[in-house]
Parts: sequence; structure tokens; C-alpha cells
Amino acid sequence: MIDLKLLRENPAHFKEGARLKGVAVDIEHLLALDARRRALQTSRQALAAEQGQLEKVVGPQLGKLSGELKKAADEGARREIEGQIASLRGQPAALKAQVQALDEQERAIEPELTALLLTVPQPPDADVPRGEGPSDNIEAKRWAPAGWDWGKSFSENKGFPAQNHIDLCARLGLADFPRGVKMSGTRSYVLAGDGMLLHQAILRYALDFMVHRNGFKPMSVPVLVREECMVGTGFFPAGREQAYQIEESKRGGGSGSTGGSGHDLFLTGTGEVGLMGLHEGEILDESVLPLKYVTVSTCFRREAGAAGKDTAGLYRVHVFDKVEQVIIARADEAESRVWHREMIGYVEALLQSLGLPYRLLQCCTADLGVKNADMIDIECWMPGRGEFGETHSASRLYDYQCRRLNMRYRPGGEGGKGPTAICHSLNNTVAASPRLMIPILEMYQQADGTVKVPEVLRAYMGGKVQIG
RNA sequence: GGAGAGGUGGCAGAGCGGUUGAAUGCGUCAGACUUGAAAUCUGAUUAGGGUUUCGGCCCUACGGGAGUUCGAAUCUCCCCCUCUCCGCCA
Repeated sequence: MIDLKLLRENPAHFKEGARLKGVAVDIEHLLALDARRRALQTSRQALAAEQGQLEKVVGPQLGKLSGELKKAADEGARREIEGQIASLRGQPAALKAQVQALDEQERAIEPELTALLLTVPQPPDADVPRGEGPSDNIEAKRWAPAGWDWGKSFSENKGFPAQNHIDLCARLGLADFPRGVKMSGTRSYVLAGDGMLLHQAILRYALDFMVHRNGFKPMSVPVLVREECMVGTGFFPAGREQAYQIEESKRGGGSGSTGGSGHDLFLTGTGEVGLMGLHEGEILDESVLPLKYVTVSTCFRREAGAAGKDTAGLYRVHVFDKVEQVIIARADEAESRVWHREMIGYVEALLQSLGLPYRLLQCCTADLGVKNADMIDIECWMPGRGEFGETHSASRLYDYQCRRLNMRYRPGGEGGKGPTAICHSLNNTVAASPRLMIPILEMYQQADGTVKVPEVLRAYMGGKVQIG
């Protein structure tokens, strides 16, 4: 969520940002709603103050009068006092009605304003290249292990033609697609034998890599979360159709403590949701920043709108596992930029240790998504596809996500004074599998159809050197 | 699944119809004392928002929502959450 105050001060900046991202949002209307709400607020508050004053005066008088009423003997005095009470009661009541009327008007605006505000995208940073779509993304760097020549094809490099991972999986019994589909429908799979072991080896290696070499704190977080968590992390409302929804609200039942919940739950599409949700609504001590978290979690994606795309194999699936890194930092642009580079660096080191050719892709404005000020994708070379495939995505969000989550800290350290500040957040994939199995299987295949196990993974596969 | 208890400031914990944004303790910060520290004493210490002549002024919030009342942290209803006991169970 963007800062409404900044929007008021500089609407043009946000209009231009939305335009660059190709997001349609009526900012003029938002500003009008905001202005109207503030006008209502101002007059409401003035009336409420007056009402409060009056109540303080009238209250005790009422108490006194009702005491006198009890004691009053004759009918005449009684009626006199009752009249006074009635008129006293009428005074604040009239104001209260006015306040309520204004309240109602304000409440009528609120949902629309909030909904609109949530859809205003974070403007791209000035140094993000402008573009219309993925084709305008810019390759920023390319790396390959010794012996790999980008100028040559796979078979020229290796001396034999590449099989794609689907064939390799079938031949080596690493994955069973028909049975996956039988149980769970399209985009489902079963990993078997060494395929399952390789999958687990990747995840565990990546987790250890972040924990032991880069000082991240390993966490296990929920993958089944409430709507607020999805909205807070910025995946809703824009990506609502991508998430699986568990309709607990429709089950009813549930009395008291253990019973069913009245709220729907959602399966998360990335560990980022659970990690960022951890400190929702908290005011953190500045000394704990930056928080560096890593999780390995199962990710669920409906892949709505991707019908017919990448239907075969392990590339685009509904359920996968991912090691994800997240950093929650001080509100400082320069610091955010440094962490962004760091987080990309960790992944580069990981991929280099795996010997996988990759490139960094500077995403253009149109490809950033609503949350990001900047995003760098990392793509691994996938010989079976004959092209790069996205395996990582490193996002820099400034305070966009933390504002939604109401995640703050108090600058100035030492118990702190002064106003709170909203944290900055960043995230990046560490390893998503089975997708990362694709470049591994395809790059490590040998002429005889077997697959070498990357050296760094062998310890995680019981010392196995070769599959098949 | 059954039965009960409870959700108050950074934490613990009072308040149970008005002057309580909230006692008290702990923590934290500032000052005093001290060579320094500890101990002690004094003071400060919720957040969000509106408005501002930038000195302030004001509104909102005691899990969330609705209600009763002239007035609600306090009473009623619904929801969410936590805990205890029994049952079941990876």
C-alpha cells in the first residue's frame, strides 16, 4: 500500500507509476474520496468535541436532578424537574444525531477508498528500465561454469544432444506424471526414488546455504493463512484468483473454542507470506533489524490464466516446495538497495556452487507487479527448452508491504523516542524445486543417459554420485 | 467432540456505568547522587488520525463488530482468539 499522504502531495508521481506498470487505477477519484472523507472527519470531530463537553456538564446535572426527583413530594415540583431533565437530555442527543449522520457518510466512503488505495501500485524506481512487457526486460549479467560456451549449442558444448527433463525423468524413473494427474489433475506429479531424493537434497542444501553461510534464521511458518495475511503481504486483491481458497466459512459448526472457524483460509503461493506475516502489527526494536529469515515451504498456485502454457513436466505445477529468503530492514533506500544486491549475490553463489549457467534479468516497469519498486529475475539455462527459464525473483518493495502489514519500528534505537517508521522489506527465492531440478537434470545429463549428481548435493543424497 | 475460564499500555496486572488513555509493579528513557557502576530518589514513557498562525488544539482506540445508556474498558448480543479439564489423534 502506498502512503496516502505522499499521494496527496504528489499525485503525478503515482499516476505516472501506474501508467508505467500498465495498471489502470483512478487516482483522481481516490483523491476526491480522500478529500471528502477528511472534510467529513473535520466537521464530525468538531461536533464530537462539542458533544463531549456538553455531556460532561449535563451528566452530573442529570444525576443531581434525578436525585431531587426521587425526593420531590408534590406533583408540581415533580413535573418541573422532569421537564428540566428532558431538556437537558435533548441537548447532547441532538449533537449525537448529527455526529452519527456524519459517521455514516464517512463509513459509506471507507470501503471504496480502501479498496482503491490497495490497488494503487508502488511506482517503479527511476532507474528501472521502461517497457511494455517481458520482452523489454534487460539482461544484466550472464554466468556459466568453465567449459560452457554460450556461443555454442548444448550438443556442441557437450558432444551429444540434450534430452529434456521429462524424458530424463521417465527414463530414470524420477517422476511419474500420469499417476500425479490421476490423483490431482493437470499440473500434478509424483517424484519417485532418486527424483524425490534430489528434490529434497536441493531444498536442504539451499536451506543450509542460507542458514550456515549467510546467517539467515530458519523458520517454519504457516502455509494456510487468513485473508488478512494475503492482503497484508500484497498478494490480494490483485492475485486473488491465483490462490487456493479453503471455504471454512461455509462449513458452519464450531461453537466456542475448538469449533470450526468462520473464516476462509488460503493456501500460500510462497513462503514470503508466512515470513512477512510473522511481525504483522508489531513495533519492532530497531536493534533487531535487519531481520533475515529463510523458510522452506510448500507453495500452492492455481496458475489461473496459464492454461495451455508449460503443461508438461515439472516447470509449471500447482504444488512445489521453495526455500525463500526475506529481509525486513530499516526504512532507508540505500540500505534496501544494498540488501537487494546481497540477496541476489547469495543466489548467484548458490547457483555457481551448483554449476548452473544463469543470467540476471532486470525487469522493466511493466513486469514488476504491483508491489515492487524494482525486481531482478534470475533465469537458469534449460537445455531441454532451449531457453532460459525463470527460477528466482528478487523483489525490492520499500515500505509498500510493511505498510499494509502495519509493521513498524522506532528509529533512534535505545528504547526510542519519536514517531515510528514503517519497515522496508525484500524477498528473493533461494531455490524452488522441482523447477530447479530441470536445469540440474538437463545440464548434468551424460551421453549414456545417466545424470551426474552435482558435487555439493552428494552429501544430501547419501553420497550418491550418479543417477541411473 | 463435551465442559469451563479469559482477552486491558513494551510486559505483568487493577479497574466492572461517569472526573480512567486507564491504578500499581516491572521494563525503558532523562535527570539527581556516584570517580564510574550498582542501589536509591525525581520526572517522563500507547498508537493512529484530523486540524494548525507549527505554540498547540481536537478526535478515535481497553480482541473485532453491533446494541443498551445522557454517558461503556465496565451491561447485552454476535464473531475472532487464547487457556484449563475430559475425549479423540499424527
